[in-house]
Amino acid sequence: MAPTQQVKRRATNQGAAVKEALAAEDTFRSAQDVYATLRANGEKIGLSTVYRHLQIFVDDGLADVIHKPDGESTYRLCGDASTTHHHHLVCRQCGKAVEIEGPAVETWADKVAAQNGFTDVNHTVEIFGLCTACAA
Amino acid sequence: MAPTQQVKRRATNQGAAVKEALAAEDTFRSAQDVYATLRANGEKIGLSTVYRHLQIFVDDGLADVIHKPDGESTYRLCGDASTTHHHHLVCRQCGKAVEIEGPAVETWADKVAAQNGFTDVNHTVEIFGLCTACAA
DNA sequence: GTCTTATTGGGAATCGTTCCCATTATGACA
DNA sequence: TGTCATAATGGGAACGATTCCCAATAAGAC
Repeated sequence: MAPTQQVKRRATNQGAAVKEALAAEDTFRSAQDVYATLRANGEKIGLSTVYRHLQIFVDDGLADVIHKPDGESTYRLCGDASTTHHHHLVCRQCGKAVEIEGPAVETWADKVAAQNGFTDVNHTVEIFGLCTACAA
Repeated sequence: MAPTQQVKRRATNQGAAVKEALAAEDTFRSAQDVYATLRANGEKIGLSTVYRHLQIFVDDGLADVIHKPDGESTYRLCGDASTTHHHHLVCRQCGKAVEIEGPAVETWADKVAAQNGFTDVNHTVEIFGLCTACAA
């Protein structure tokens, strides 16, 4: 894993469109979903391109990914540059997500890993539930 | 989600074989992996059947599932009946897993969810790293 | 403008998983 | 121990998400 290295990248309409589509919602959305939305809006873009940009956002640290239990990957733009480590509270119905932080969890995870001799540790913490709107 | 309801189930060689295969290792293994192992051992079993039993174990609370980042589902028998809620510290290389508990995390998750008005909450917490053997 | 080359997109290909359904075999009952 | 209803099996087709391939297109530097 090479250190974050910014590669020369061209600005294209498609790339901007994908970013806009993500920025328009504060929910985790699947590639298929984004693709469908863009097409519905009359955008001229291919599915491959959507996947490509989504992956680029993730690589550049602009977006977070969550793998839903059913295996589908969903994406969401996460705070700009700062890239603070955080987790999500996600509505399993509508996908709406709230960024949350849990310093205690971080230290706990590191401690447990160390106790068991594990190194090069990272972790995933996602909380799923029903948001107020969907619970109604 | 109906309350855990034991359905009448027949005992078959294949079902036992799948359980044995899982029991033989303390690592999370994919359906494909288990299937390959069984076939290699000369077992007469179909891929569908492996998936079927794996899912049954999960439904019955006998096994835990972890969805790897690449989307593949991996299974592991988890402590018998007791079904204590726990998480895993998993080696991303060999799949070896250690069951861990973090009461603090549970309460934290519930609290955060409640603060944001989320209900019917559950969460996933997995810690990935390299076990001592694989780090060498 | 011209030219290099990153980007695009559409369809084929992959891969894990689920579905379908005729065949097989478990377990209950006589 | 034999018979039967039906749960379980398995192999191949079907599926859905994602990746790959590559000729056509367009961004950006000079």
